[in-house]
Formats: sequence, C-alpha cells, structure tokens
Amino acid sequence: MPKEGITLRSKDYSQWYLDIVQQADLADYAEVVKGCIVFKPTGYAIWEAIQKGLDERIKETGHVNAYFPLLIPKSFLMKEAEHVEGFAPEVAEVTHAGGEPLTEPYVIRPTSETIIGYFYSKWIRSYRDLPLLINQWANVMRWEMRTRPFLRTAEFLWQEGHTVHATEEDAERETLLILHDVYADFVEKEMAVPVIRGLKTEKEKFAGALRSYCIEAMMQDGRALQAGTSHNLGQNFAKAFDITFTDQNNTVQHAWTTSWGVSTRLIGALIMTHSDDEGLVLPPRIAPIQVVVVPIYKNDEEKSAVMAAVDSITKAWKGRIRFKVDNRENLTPGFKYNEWEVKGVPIRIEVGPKDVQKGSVAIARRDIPGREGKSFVPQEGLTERIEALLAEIQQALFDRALAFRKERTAEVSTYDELKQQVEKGFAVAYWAGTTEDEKRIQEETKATIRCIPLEQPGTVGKCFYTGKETTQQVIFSRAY
RNA sequence: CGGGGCGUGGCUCAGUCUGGUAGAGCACAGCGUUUGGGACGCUGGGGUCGGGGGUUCGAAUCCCUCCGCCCCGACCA
Repeated sequence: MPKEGITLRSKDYSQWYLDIVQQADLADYAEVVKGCIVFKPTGYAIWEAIQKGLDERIKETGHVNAYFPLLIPKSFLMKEAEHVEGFAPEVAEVTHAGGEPLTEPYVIRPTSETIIGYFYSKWIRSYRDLPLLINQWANVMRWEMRTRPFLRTAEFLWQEGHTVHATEEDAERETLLILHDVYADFVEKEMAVPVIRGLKTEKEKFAGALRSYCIEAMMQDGRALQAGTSHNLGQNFAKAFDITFTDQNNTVQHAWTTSWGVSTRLIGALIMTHSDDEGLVLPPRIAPIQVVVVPIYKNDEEKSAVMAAVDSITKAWKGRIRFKVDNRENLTPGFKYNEWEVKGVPIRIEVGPKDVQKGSVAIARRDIPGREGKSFVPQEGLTERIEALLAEIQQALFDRALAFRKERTAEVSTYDELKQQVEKGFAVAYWAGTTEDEKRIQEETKATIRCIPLEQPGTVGKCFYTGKETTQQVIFSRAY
C-alpha cells in the first residue's frame, strides 16, 4: 500500500530519501540557516541510540571523553600543510566579537586535530604520559556547497577521537582497533549495516594523514557511503604542533597521533540501507521505540477491558523492551498503523476486544510489510516471543542488506566492465594505477576507489587500467 | 560555482499569461457521530501574496531590483 507523501524508490531514489526524512519526522530544514537541519525529536533519538552504542565501545577500548573549544585560532589550521589545503575552502570564520573586530580571526572547527594538538603538546612530556586516549562528542561545521539532510549538512554532530602514542606501531594498532572493534562492530551489530573495511588511497585519505582506514556501506541505489574513518596521522600533526615526549632513553621524540570519527551521517546510512517505500525501517537494536501497542475499542466498556489487557501484557516489558502504548483518542487504528510504519517501529502489537476474549494479540513486523508480516499469537509467552522476534528482525535486516550488497558487487577485468558495473554497485578490480589515473577514471565514470579492502584474495591479476600485474584489489563505486 | 525550480493561511498548491473585493485541499479549534489498515458531518479561526522601488484610478498579477530556499551537477564525512 503506497504511502502518501513518499516517492517510490524506483521512481526517484533521492526524492524518496528526502520524503522519508520528512514523513518519519526525523528532521526539518533549518531554512533560516543555509545547509543546516533541525534534528527533530524522532531523529535525535536515533542519534542518541547511536551515541550510546558507540560511547560504550569507545570506553570499553580504553578511551575517555573530554571537550575542546568550538572556535580555533585561524593560524592553527595553517600549521599542517595538507590539512589547510583540505579544509581551508570550507571553514566558516568568526571575525568580530563583542562589537569589535578580532585581532586574529577564529574558525569554527571543521575538525579538531589542530586545537587538540595544541593542548596535547602542553600536556605530554614523557613516555609515561602515553598513550593519551581521548574522545569528544561535538558539533563541527564545514561550509559544503551541496547539502542533504544527515548525509551532508553544514553543521553536523559527531564524535572525534584523538590519541597520542609513543610508536608508529602503537598508533597503527589504535587506528585498526577503532576500525574493527568500535566502528565496524557497532555499525554491523547495532545498525545491521554490513560494511567493507579498507584503506583509503592517497587521493581519498584524510587531509594530513599518513593512512586513512574506513568502513564503506552500500546504499539501496548501489552507491557507496563512507560510514566511518580512522586515521593514522603519523607524526604530521605532532611535528606541526610540537607534540613531543622524552622516551626511556631520555631522548626527545615526536609522538604518533591518530584521529577517527563517525557522524550523524550514520542516520542517513540507516535510512538508505533498510527503509522501503512504506517509510523508515529501523533495526530493533537501534530503534528508540521497538514495539508500539495499538489498543482498539469502540466504547468505554471495551476500552477498559482492552486497556486492562494492555497493562497486564506490557507489565513484563519494562526494562526489557522499549515500547510505547499509543493511547491517543480520536485517531483510528488504521491511521496509527500507518504512522508507526512510516516511523519505522520494528514491531506493532494490536490489542482489541477479540483479543481480550481469545487471549491473543495481533503482531506485525515492520520489515515484512502488509498481511504477510502480521499474525495472531497468544498473549502467553508474548514477551519472550517479542524478544526473539526483535533479534530475528535484526538479523534479517543485516542478511538482506548483505545479500543486496553481494548481488550488486562484481569483479571486473576491463575498463568497459567497470563503467557498466559502477552503474549498479561495487566494482572489484585489480589496481596498479596512480593517483592521476584515479582522477581520470573519476572524471570519466564518476566512480572513485572507495577503499582497498583489508581482506585481499592474495592472488595475482592484471590491473584493468594499466595492464600491470598486481595482487592488490580495490573497490570502485560512485559515492555519497 | 554552473544548470533548473520555487517563494501566496501551519503544509501542498491554484490564481499571474489576459490587473478589478485573496482561494482550494490538508492541518488546526469546537461539537456530535465514529474506531480490527490513512473516519465523517456541521461550525469556526487563521494570509503585510519573500523584501524594496516603479507603472496604474487600482498590482499576488506588469516592469526594475534585491533576498532567500529547494533540486540536479562538480567538490566533500
């Protein structure tokens, strides 16, 4: 049953996405502030769930939270050559305050390596101070030319980890720990979004990094979305900000730093991975509301019987299931079904007079729309049944997304094949080209190397572009 | 930055070509009837027509100018 106000995916995927954001009430355009959005309560609740899952993992891996200033002296940004080049075009500047021009303008942070680097240089003296493992939850601003709710907004929310280590190996271990145990683990287990872990090419790496690792997901239109990045910054920032320490041998050395972040863009990934033409679909583990209960009655007598049943049914749920009883008056059940479907609640329970008599409820799963996903089950054992079903839905969403990605991924051995494949999804190819080659391919196909997957077949093949033999495979795709 | 679209009650838009008392649907408020897949009736409130200037007896409508937002593309988490 097509929903009002939602464009079909097959008709216009981009418009469908915007419609979902609006209809599920996730965000509003901040029309008075260019490129920004308002995170409405429903959308912000998803962010809070993401924060919770990530924050737990960040802390479990030994990090602590702190907070640094929003404004950064402009000169700080200039200290690391590649970094300036990467970010200068998109920073917003504060030139006046208190009615006076500032002697040195501030920039609104586009990312915090520089200001954090400044403080780290003050705090670190000895190898005994290392590793320093700090994360911050913050907002940042990048003046992007073209914005899209959640996927790319001028201001966005994120976490950015900034760590300092005594050796290159330690920094590398940290970078990969975050990639695997924090980002990939969270995104796959909690968000049910399968990702490919890989290394960025020189062209795509973070401005100022030695190496950038990433997790890449495939959206339903076959395009890639970078869902998280973890950078080994080498000694670049340590040298720019003079982050040094004295080692065991009393020698002063530059430290090795890392930075890593994921943003509210993950909400976009969630939408574009699971949702359908009926609206938002949320994986149970991330859903702010996992189960909605719609009571059905015609008169006061029925109402009291139904509500009593609802109370006794939901009593056992507290602390186990995140649920909401939709007891709004003057709205028909049908209206409520539609509303909660659009908003992506994983399970809907209907309780009506017939259920009171029979000791049953109707249970409908969001990931299987329509009659197929709805059945009548006994009230007895319902809590366990729901918990099992939530887990089943979580797995089903992941499996479906993974199957979709596999179906839309193919190995290519010629440039023509690549051109065709990137229309559909990911093209896996042997690659021995240069950054220049990569740029040319992007101009011609709009596709970029999303990553060099960490998992490599280890076999030798011919680069489709240069014809050189190589063992390195990469993934080409169009990206968000 | 290039291309396109739009600006009229809260929302979606009609009205602009051809100037003549600002409209519809939805939403909202009240009352009543409804309620197992987007209910219905009656009543009601709500608009400096994006801003400024001009033409005219008269401008949402014609002219000039400024502003803003959205979509597509290049660039980017």
